[in-house]
Amino acid sequence: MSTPASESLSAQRNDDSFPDIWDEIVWRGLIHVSTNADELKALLAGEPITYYCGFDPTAPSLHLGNLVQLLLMRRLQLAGHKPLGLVGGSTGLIGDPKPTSERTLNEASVVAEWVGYLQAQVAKFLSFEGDNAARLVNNLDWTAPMSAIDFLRDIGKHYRVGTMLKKDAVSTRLNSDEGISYTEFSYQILQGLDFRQLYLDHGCVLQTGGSDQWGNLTSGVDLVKRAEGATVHAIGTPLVTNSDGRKFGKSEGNAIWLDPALTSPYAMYQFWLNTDDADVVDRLKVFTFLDRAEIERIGAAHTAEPFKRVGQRTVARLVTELVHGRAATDAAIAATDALFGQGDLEALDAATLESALRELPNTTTPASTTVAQLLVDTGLSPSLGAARRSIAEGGVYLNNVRVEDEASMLESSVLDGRMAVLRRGKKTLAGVFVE
RNA sequence: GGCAAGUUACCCAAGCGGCCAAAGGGAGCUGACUGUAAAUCAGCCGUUUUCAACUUCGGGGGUUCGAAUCCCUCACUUGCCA
Repeated sequence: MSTPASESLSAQRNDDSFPDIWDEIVWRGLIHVSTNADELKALLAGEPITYYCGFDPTAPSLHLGNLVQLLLMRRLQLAGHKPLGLVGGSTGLIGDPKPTSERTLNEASVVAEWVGYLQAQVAKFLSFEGDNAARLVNNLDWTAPMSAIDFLRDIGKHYRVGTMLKKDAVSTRLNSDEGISYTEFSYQILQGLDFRQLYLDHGCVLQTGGSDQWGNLTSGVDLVKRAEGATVHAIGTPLVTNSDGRKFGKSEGNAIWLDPALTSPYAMYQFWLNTDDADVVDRLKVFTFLDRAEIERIGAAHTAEPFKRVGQRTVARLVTELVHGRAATDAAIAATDALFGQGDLEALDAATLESALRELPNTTTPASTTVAQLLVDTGLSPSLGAARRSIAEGGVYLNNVRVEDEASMLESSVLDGRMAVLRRGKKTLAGVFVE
């Protein structure tokens, strides 16, 4: 059910009003840290180079945070450079040190399965045609055959423990009462090893990644310098944050996934539609291919009439389209219009209503089901107790009518004899079909 | 290997034999206001058949009328010493 994003690939282009790609990605706010900026600017303005970015299979899908990296890769490709999309079949078996806690190791077979899913997702955002066609690589290919002795002699000898201990990811954990295992401590070496391998095999001279990976990025830069005597580069993108301090890319505590089976196109569209006013322009810069003039125009329009949410609508449509394609986005927008439109639900024709409800989490039950049970069945509430609580708080609506009695049945309000719109709070919706 | 401290609900963190389903903070949810914003104020925030019952305080075992609180043991973490 995944829709290829490639339909929009050919329409993407960089903004030629910038003197070079470096200036554009700086303007878009994509550079938080980097190796020597002047050298990088010159490098990117010159002959095509090969660069890479890695994604570890720690989940069955990439999420919005990863999309930042994917789009940076695409922008560099549009500037003529050759991308290597690395999915970490081996690094995913180890796991990079999270600041809070040691990771639980996933089964090798599970990780292998996830590698396949992530490769397919990465491939959707890059072009595999032309002189600078993208390539997918998997670090398991070169780490699996390596013996522990080779690893220690050929790679380990280049690493100083003092340096490794100073990396933020490691020191944070060492200073916490959680500590760190040798396994996760070694992660930076594995990632460094990747950069060296890609340098040797493909002449790769640049790695991009999130700034929280900076220690791992420099690990590779340092290794190539020590082992091969060559200077290579790294770019760390800023962590995308919300102006209100909440974590970006989470909706009700859940990550926004790129896989439509995990996060529906409707949910993705809604997530972007709810972008904070203060964040809209930044999001347009990072997540769309609109040029500077267009983004400035939208920003001005948005400032003049923020209640129209032009910025939110634009970013929501473009990003959902980028990830899920045109058809799925149109359906998400149609559902949004139907469900949040000013008109009465009764005024909607049955077909429109039904397709809108299909976009939502939905369930099919007998008419005698209680509203509390419906909240649980549709996933709007985690438990019956929580569902009753929500009703008692006056936060549950059936077809836009507040449910007053927690013993209410579905049959008290049904549209067109067979469906209903269930809502918790202002904007959490689900569809109900009478069987 | 030895010694010491620690492991509490999504996260941080109190509790140190009954008044503990467990303080406080954060996150999250709902209401009012609104633009399906932000800020603010208020309420909620283990499960359930909710005037009550049930399952929780690293795992297992024990003492006791009664344990998150005491004892034993296992696992893990941190620090110091070897």
